[in-house]
Amino acid sequence: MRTVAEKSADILPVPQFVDPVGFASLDQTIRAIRAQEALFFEGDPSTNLYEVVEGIFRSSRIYSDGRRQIVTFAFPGDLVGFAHGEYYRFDCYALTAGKVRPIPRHALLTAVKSRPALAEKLLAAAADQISSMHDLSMILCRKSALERVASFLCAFRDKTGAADCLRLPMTRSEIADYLGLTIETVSRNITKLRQRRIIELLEPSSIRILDLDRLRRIAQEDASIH
Amino acid sequence: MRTVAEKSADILPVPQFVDPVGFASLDQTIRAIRAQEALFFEGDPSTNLYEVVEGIFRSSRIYSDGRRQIVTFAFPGDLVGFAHGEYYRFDCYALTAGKVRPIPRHALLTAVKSRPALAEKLLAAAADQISSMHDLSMILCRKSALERVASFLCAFRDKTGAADCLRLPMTRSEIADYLGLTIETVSRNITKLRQRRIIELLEPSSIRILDLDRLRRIAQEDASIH
DNA sequence: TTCACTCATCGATCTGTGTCACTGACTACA
DNA sequence: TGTAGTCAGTGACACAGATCGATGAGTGAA
Repeated sequence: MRTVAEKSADILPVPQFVDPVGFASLDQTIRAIRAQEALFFEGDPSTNLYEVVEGIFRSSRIYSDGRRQIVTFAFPGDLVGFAHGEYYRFDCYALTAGKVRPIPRHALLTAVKSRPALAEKLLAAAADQISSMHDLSMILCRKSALERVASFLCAFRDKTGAADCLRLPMTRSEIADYLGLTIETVSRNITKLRQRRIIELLEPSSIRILDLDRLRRIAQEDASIH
Repeated sequence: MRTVAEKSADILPVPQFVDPVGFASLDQTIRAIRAQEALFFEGDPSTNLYEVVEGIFRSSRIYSDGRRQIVTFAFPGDLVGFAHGEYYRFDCYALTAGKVRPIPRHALLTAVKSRPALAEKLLAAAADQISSMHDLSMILCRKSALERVASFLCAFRDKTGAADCLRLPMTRSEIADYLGLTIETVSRNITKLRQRRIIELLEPSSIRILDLDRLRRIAQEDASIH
């Protein structure tokens, strides 16, 4: 019998690789990463940044008392390790098997000097990251649990360019640590959306959006103008 | 008789102007801004970004139902309007009278091409912004009200390079909208810190830190390695 | 002076979300 | 098979912080 993951693969889109920053010309090395493998840890010297080529990654940080926050989910085309100074300030793990293109920091600075177009693209990538951090802090600052879950689903849909059937590679616990909630609250609010027939669960990690308009309305998308 | 603000000026440091990104060479125009004046609004075409030369600014966003979030407080040397695309996605107001250096977006892109060192500095500024957004979302994601208030005070102290006597140019309501709390909760937790003799209030907007170590411990600074 | 207004603070009460405990589905492995 | 472990879902209850209401200080205008 086939696994759940194989079944889902039939109906769920695979995030496509793009190269918005144009690193392909900079370095052809590509590194494969297994699911759950760490790309780097908080405190490691930040020798590389990475362009995600395939798969989904998460950046997180853990308090001494065990509280965890997940700061970003990174998709193909995104950069991880970008914001850091001399040392990484976050851990980075692959949620799924994937591929990354490591970009040595020193090579990047050299390349920027000789190729101004690259700088422009990098700045755009940085602006994107700032923008999505703004959205996250908006969620964390003022939204209710139901609004957070709805926002998360909408954003995930938009990011992956998926149709209305989402395969979530992250656990409830990872969603909770991203949205500033507990697993129980995430679970209860997914149930609430299900009961209102806004979404449907094929299995816990496969969600079909039945009513995108209502989902967006709950997510308070009207607050932003984009 | 002198006003409260004048009295505070004797003992409280004025944030110093710095020019980390090196825009002074790009454009010598400086624009003065009155307290409470808006620099730009959400939805305006983002023709300029601004380097703060003097004063303190805030970027905020308002939901249709009236909920507000303040995303950043900007100090001298910081850039505002940087993260935005073609249109500003946030309002920006001066909390105090101040000065800014407007940088036309098109001029910036041209300058980046001819002066790679500028790109490098810009990228560093962007990385800084991402970093401080990470810190904010850490606060909003996992910290208690008391921890948030303590974090805010520590960060304000570090940002302004102040000694242990802070003049807060923002109202309780603005602090609340930054920390994801209500005014009442901010007020109650300031009282709590006062009762524990960790801070002292000269007046509502002038706070003296009596025990920085305990304040930092409450703020959970140990969670980060920087 | 009086009045109107804003801001900070505090008490009483309410409520949304966290905490704790339990159950069932699924997977891996002996 | 059986057993152990992880993950999702759900109910009962607790509690941190929101909400509502009131007070006092400061400020500006008439």
